[in-house]
Amino acid sequence: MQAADSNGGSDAKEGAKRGSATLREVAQLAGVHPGTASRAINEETRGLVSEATAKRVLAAAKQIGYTPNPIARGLKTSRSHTVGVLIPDLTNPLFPPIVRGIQDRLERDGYTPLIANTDNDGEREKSSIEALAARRVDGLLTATAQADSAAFANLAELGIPVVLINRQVLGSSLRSVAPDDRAGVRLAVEHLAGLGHTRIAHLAGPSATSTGALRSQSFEETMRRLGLDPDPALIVSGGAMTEAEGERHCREQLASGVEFTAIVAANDLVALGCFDVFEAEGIDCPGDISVVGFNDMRFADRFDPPLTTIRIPHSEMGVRAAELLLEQIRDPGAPARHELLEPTLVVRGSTASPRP
Amino acid sequence: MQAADSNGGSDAKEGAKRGSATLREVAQLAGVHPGTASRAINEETRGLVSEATAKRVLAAAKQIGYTPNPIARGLKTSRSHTVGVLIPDLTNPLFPPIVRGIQDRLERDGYTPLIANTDNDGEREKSSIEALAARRVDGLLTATAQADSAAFANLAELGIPVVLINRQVLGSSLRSVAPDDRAGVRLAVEHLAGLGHTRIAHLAGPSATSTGALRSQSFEETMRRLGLDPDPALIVSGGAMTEAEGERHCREQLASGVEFTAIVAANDLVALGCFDVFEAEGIDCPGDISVVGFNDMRFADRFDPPLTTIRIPHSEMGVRAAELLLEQIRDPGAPARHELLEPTLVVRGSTASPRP
DNA sequence: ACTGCTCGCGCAAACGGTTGCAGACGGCTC
DNA sequence: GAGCCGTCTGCAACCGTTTGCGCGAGCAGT
Repeated sequence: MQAADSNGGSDAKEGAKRGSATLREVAQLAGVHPGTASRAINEETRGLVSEATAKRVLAAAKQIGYTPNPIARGLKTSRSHTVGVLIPDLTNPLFPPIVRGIQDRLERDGYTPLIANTDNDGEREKSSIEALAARRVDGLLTATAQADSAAFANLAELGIPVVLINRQVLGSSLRSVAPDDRAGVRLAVEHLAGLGHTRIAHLAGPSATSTGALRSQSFEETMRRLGLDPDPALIVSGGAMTEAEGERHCREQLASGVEFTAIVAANDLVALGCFDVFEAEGIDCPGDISVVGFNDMRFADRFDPPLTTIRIPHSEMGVRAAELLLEQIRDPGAPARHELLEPTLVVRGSTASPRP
Repeated sequence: MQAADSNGGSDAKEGAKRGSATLREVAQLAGVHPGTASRAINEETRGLVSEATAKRVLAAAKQIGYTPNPIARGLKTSRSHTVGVLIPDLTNPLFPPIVRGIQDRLERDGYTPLIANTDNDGEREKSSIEALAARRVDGLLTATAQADSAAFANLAELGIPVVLINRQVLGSSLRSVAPDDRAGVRLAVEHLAGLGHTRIAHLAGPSATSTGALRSQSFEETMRRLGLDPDPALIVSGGAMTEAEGERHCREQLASGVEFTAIVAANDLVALGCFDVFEAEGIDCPGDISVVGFNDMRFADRFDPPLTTIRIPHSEMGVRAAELLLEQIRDPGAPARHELLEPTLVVRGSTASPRP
C-alpha cells in the first residue's frame, strides 16, 4: 500500500499478488530448483526429496502464501479434478439433497462438481455433455431421466468415467446407484393391500426410464403376487413425473370410469398432481382415495394431507455415486457395479382403509 | 493394476483421441502455423487473418472435431471462465431457484458456476473461499448470511469481483442484489393491519444479517406508521431462519403471555416452525393466529394451511446477480450498484381477520 | 524502379506446473 | 582405496494456447 518506493501504481508492485505466488518464487525463496519445490509440495512425491528440503520448501510456500495453480497443473497432468453433474432441474426438490451429497463427498477429495441442468431436453443434454467434456471433467455423474445412450457411449470411449444416478441401463457397463425401485413399489402396494384396498391404480412414469419401467413392472408383479388384479385399465403411463402430468393422468383415470380406491404414484410430484384434482373435484383423500408417493421429498410431511410415501436416502445416493465415480477415476479398470439403496415406507395421512 | 489397457489395445490408436485434437493438429491439417490457427478460431482475433485462411482453419477444426482446451487457454490468459457461488445450503428451498437463475445466465456467456455450501459456518465459508480462489474463479457470487467481511475484502484486494445476493453490506463498494426487504415487510404488516390485527408479533432473523435487520426495522417502522404499537415484547430475534428456530421462538412468544393475534415471520421456514407449535398446542391458524411468511418458497401454497407470504423473484435474483458479476468482470472499474427487487404479497390461507 | 504502407502470417516466448533423465554426492562393501 | 549403489537435486522438455514482434509480399504513390 505505502507508495514508499514506487511512483503511483500503488498496487502494481510485488508482482501485484494476483492469484498468489508461483512455484518458481517459492523455489527461489527456499533456494532450490522449481522441480524440487514441486516435488516437495506434492504429497505423493514428497518422499523424493530430503526431509530438510521439504520442510524448507513448505515453510517458504507458507510464508509467501503459495497456492498451487490447478489450471497449470491440469494442463500438464490432464486432470482437472473436476467432475460434471448432469441433472434435469435443480429446482426439482428431488435433486438438491442428491447434489449436496455429491458436493460433500467430492469436496473431501479435492474434486469440484460442475453442475448442469438439462430440463430433460435431449438437445440441452447433449450440449451440456459437450460443454463438460470441453472443460475436461475427469468424470461424469448423471441423474437425467432419459439419456441419449449414444452420448454416453461416446464419453466412455473417450475414457471418461460415468456413473448413473437414480436409474440404470441394464446390461451396460455403466456404473450406477439407484434406489431399489421394485422394493419401494412393493412396499407401497403391500401397504395399500394391507389396508384393504383391492382396486389400486398406478400413475406410472415414462417407461423409457428405468425408474418408470421398474416401478410399474414391480407394481404389476406385486399386485399379482398378492392376488389382486393389475387391470391394465388401472395403469396409465408415459408422462413426465411432474405435478402437471400427475394432474392430467389422475383426471384421465377418474374420467375413464374404472373404479379404484387407491393410487400408487410414480413419485411425490405426481401424487401432488392428484391432490390438485381431488381438491378441484371435491374428492376426499384419504377418505375416498388413498395415495402413496415415491421419494419422500422435502415437505412431503407438510402437505395436505401429509403424504404417505416411499423414502429413499437421497443424500446418501449422491455420496455413493460420488464414491463410485472417484473409485473409477482412480482405477478405470474397476468392474462395473450397480448399487441399490434400500427404500422404506413412511406412513402419513394420505392413506387409509377404503370405505366399506 | 492398469494392465487392462496394454494388451487389448483396441483404443490406443489414432492418438487415443483423449480429449480431442489439439490446435497444433488443426494448424497442420490446414497448413498454417498454430498461432495463425489460434487467431482464426478465436472470434475476436479472426479479423487478423485472411478470410480464406480462416475458412480453411475452421474447416480443419471441424473435420477433426477440435475443441479448444480451456485449461490451456486459462493458463495463458489467467481467465478460468468460472465463477464461485457461495450459498449456505443447497438443501434450503430458497436457494435452488436462485442458483438455477445463476446457472442459466452464466451459461449463456460461457461461464460455469462452482457451487459451495457453507452451512453458515464461518470456517467452512473461509475455506470455501480459499478453495474457490485457488481454482482461480473469475468472480464470486455469495448468498451466505453472515459473511466474514475480512475474507471478502481480501478478495476485493486480489481483484476478484464479488456480488452479494439476498443481502447487502451498507456503505461497502460490494455490488449486491436483494429483495426489497423493507417493502416486503411493509406489505405483510399492512395486510395484517388491513384484516384488523393490532397486536402483531415479529419473529425476526439474526440482526447481524441485512435480511434480518432490515426486516425487523421495517416491521417497527410500519407498525408505528399505522399507529400500532411495536411492543418490544412482541419482537423476538436472533435465531437462524429455520424451522427449528421458528418453532422455538414461537413457543417462547406464546409462553411469554403477551397477547397477539398475528405473526410476521422472518421467512417461510420460520412460519413453518410456527405451524408446528400450533399443531402441537391445538391453536387454529388462521382462526386464532394469522401468520405471514417471507420468500414464497416452493410448495408454500401446499402447506396446511397454505401460507400467506411475500413473494420475491428468486430466479430473477440469480439472473441479475450473474449479470452484475459478468459486468464487473468485464469492466472492473464499473461503479458499485445495489439492486433491489420488488416483492409482492401473496394472500393464501394462513391469514384471516382476528376473532372479535 | 524505389520508397513506404498495410496486411497476413510465422516465430517463439510465455503461462505455471510436472516429470523423465542424469549427474553429484556420500556411504558402503570387498 | 576403488567401485558400486542409493539418495537427492538440477535440468529441460513438455502440456495446449495466446500474443508481441517482425518479416516478406503486395500495392500505391511519385
